[in-house]
Amino acid sequence: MCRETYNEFRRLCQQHNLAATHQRQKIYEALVSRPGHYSPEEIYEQVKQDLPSISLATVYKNLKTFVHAGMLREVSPHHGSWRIDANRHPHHHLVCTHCRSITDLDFDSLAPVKLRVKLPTGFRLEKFTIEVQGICKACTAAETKQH
Amino acid sequence: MCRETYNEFRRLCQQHNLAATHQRQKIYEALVSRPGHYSPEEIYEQVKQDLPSISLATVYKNLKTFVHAGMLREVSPHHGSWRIDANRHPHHHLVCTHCRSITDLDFDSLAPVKLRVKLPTGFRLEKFTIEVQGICKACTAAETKQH
DNA sequence: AATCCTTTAATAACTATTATCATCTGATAA
DNA sequence: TTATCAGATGATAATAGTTATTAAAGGATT
Ligand SMILES: [Mn+2]
Ligand SMILES: [Mn+2]
Ligand SMILES: [Zn+2]
Ligand SMILES: [Zn+2]
Repeated sequence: MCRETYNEFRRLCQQHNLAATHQRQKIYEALVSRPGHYSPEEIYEQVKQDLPSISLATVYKNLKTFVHAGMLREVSPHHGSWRIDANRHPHHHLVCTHCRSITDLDFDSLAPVKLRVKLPTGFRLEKFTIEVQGICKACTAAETKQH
Repeated sequence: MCRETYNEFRRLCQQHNLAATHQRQKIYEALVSRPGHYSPEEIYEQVKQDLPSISLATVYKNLKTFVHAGMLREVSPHHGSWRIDANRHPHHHLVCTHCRSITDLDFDSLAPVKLRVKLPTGFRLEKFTIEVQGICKACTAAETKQH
């Protein structure tokens, strides 16, 4: 891990009150040192090369910790369960990042996506999908009730 | 199931060479008759009220069949595995609907999303996420090679 | 009604993720 | 430095979600 990345890692851990453990350092490095959108299993395989005795559960736990702290992002807010949509009309979705509820948003509620550049050669465009992410009414209400 | 929905169902089955079974009819109805983005488990619970002996595997198989035929859509192209993104800069994603690979797309490659209406009251907007869906270079190549 | 191919139900198997808990370690202060 | 301890780890059991298998049943076609 380069010095700069290492310092960044220490800083982030301090900022979020996380012990800067060996394991966390390697997990962080595995993600930051190369571009990509890796699965926990892939991170595990990578880290194991340096820390052969690391546990997969440790990888999961720390990825969750990092995401929760905002150090990393998850690509999709609704992996984990398969959801089917019978609405055949083109439309968008409101997605609650808290309870993961999904609500339709009329197609015309958003201006059409405009591409400013050519896509990478070979990529055959099918469609644009927009997700409007935020906290839904129910979750906002539940949140304020607690305080 | 209303007559109209029923006819639509028969038509779609014929069009895709699918036997119009009892089970398929109820599964289709469970999705089409009420708005929502249901999980296989939820569909299963709903259909079981009419067909108590239906198997969960049948629900899964037919949802897959329907999606494959284009009669229904899946909400997210990358359910099933949790993917982490260490790219802290705002950016978009190219997603291959075939192999599910994910590639970064520079934020400025797309014009900013423009909201034309007010969002439902109570929804606290966090951000817009755009996914550019299509077939990636590798998959296109593999596809053409077969013919 | 007879035939054939598809579909189904039941259930085992598998994959991804989370919980549990005894042990260990990084951070802090003496 | 060393002692202390909350928090982190590794091992593994448990759970959730999904897919494979297979014998029996049911649509479609004749
Ligand atoms: Mn929808
Ligand atoms: Mn990305
Ligand atoms: Zn919510
Ligand atoms: Zn692809």
